[in-house]
Amino acid sequence: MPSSFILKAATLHDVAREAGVSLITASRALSNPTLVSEKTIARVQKAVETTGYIPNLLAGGLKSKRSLLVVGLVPAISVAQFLPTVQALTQALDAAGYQLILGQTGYDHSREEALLNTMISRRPDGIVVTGLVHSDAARDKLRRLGIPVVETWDLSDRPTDMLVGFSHVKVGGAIAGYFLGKGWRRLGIATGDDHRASLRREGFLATVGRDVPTATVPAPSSLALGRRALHELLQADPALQAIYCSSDPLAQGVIVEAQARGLRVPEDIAVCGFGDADFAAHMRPSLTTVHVDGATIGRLAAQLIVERCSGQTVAQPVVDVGFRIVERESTGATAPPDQL
Amino acid sequence: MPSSFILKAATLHDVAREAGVSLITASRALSNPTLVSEKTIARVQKAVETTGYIPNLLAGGLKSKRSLLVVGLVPAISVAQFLPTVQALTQALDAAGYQLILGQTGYDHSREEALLNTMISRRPDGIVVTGLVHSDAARDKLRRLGIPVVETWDLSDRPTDMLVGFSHVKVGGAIAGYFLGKGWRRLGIATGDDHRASLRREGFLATVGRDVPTATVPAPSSLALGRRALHELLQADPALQAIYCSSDPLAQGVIVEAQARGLRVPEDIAVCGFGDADFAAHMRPSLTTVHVDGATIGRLAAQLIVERCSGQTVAQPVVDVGFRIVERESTGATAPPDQL
DNA sequence: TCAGGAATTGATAACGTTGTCATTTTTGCA
DNA sequence: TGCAAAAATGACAACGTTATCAATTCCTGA
Repeated sequence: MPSSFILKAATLHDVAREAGVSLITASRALSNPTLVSEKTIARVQKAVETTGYIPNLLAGGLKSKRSLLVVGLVPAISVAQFLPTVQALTQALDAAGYQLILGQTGYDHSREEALLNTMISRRPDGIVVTGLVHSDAARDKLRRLGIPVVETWDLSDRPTDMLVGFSHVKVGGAIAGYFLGKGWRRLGIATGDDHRASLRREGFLATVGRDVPTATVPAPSSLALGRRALHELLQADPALQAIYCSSDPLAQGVIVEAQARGLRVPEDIAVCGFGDADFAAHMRPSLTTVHVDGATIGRLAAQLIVERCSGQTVAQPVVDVGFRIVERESTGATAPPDQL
Repeated sequence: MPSSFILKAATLHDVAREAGVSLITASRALSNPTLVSEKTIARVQKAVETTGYIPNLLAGGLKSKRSLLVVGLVPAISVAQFLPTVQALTQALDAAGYQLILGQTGYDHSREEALLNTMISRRPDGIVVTGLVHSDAARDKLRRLGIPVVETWDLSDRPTDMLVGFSHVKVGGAIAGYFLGKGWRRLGIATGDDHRASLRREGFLATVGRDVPTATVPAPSSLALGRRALHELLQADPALQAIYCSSDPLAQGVIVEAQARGLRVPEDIAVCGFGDADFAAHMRPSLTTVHVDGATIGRLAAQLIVERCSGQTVAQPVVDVGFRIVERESTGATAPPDQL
């Protein structure tokens, strides 16, 4: 019967009375202690303990217009790719006293504005989006409301506000260049159908200079979809030499399927993924992929929001964190000695 | 120069004036429309559009004592195991008008109470914890405050409040029973050092009736740690017949390492994981593992919170969702024809 | 036609905190 | 010692909404 004994939670009034100071002095002792004498601070802190006071951030946020809340928007929580970003974001925000509210946009953009409205009703101090804000209406609204926004995992000529990302077009181009440099000419693409994967494909094709067989799978991609993708690609060209996959799970699926068909990787067919998932280095063959520092993206995004909220002018509101191709066995790199 | 044009956001006052009704009628038209005539609702809704009104849930929550906020506590966001739960939880809550605030407890319990205090200051309408609330102080505080709590992914004789989970001891016992039924006697365990994994190990040992070689790796476990774990286990017993791993990534690592050493799975050594990660069915060999319906856990947790918040008496506050062993190639199941 | 109740609308006062401005106390220095 | 300035504290109102209670309007049926 837990509900039989619910006490009314202590308020700052109770703390002030207990400490023998005025309400507002108690408030300052907790949130602006430089204005209060040490003696008083100690008394208030003691009163906090005896009363079991826990601040009410709904009330505080309402009056001060600082909710200490940041909204994080991801396509789907189950996409492992963004996990390091979300994790670092949560951690960095927590360290600065902010909490993260999570929202799932899904991969179609229709829900974007409704979701944004829902989130804005919390009066967040900032919004971090994986990807760009797509609808013009949403972008305008965010600007008009003056909410700090960080778009991530992408680049844009005209970001909504701040941005931490990298060029997917360049990623695609770099992979194509890498393949061509190896002398491979019969190329294929296995790609998810989301916006950023499409940009990478465009970059890939621009560098190759022609179209190549492409298997498109619905986002979010997975190992299972990778197996199906290879099936499709080999029907289009049974003698493919190298395949770029838009995610590591997809690449893993392509490799598993290749092996199931008796194809050797990389001798018969080379494979490159994207994301440098934790398993990529430890598969057999280990997976050549594109490393993006997702944790840094999250950390920087948090930093930008916090800086902006503290009234500072943000020196560098657009950050390109870059990327790098990590060459491993799946494209013919010699295996380094196992490190155990 | 986005900040040059920040408009004061419209309030319900503005909406009421625009619609020609009183403040409180506007409020009711939006949050309790059964009390308001259709004509008035239409007028208010139109006024909402022309003013661009977005409700302020800080103010609403403060007065109504319903924040529409639910706190979700996970050991770490990057643990893929809980992703389906968090995803389903977010979705189900969103459908009911609630949002999720995410908190990371880490795998040590020392931060639990501080984190809980931080979260309580948001006055959430409910808290969903993966695992149990460990500290007695925290449990008491939650009960005293009357915040609905759902503990998940575990069972307990004395849950804090509500619970959706299953018995890890039984899981361990079931795996041991499965191994013994196959006639395997030289068994090993590769396990993370978190609480629930320890329970599974205990259940495993209780069924086996004796201690078995165990490689313990720090949580969160990973493919890389699995490779190292097999290394350790083979030093303890070079002729192991079957290994239970406390997570699928760990099992994947064990298999990769086994293959790297020229050991055939399952002929030379059988492997069973836990979690039924998305890749488990599609590896080669496919991975025998324990399936737990994480999405259902999330959905049910949301349902319990929402029910409780709407004043209903929850019929079944403790739910055992069970588990099942999924037998695949890594313990000798015949491969089903590839489904493409 | 009118009483009685239902449906609809409104006025007022909070919810718990912090911004603003005013007041008191203490300190430093002539 | 006295006086200005600084430090510390306080009173009050307000943030934007909803709960509560009160008033008004609209129906229904005798």
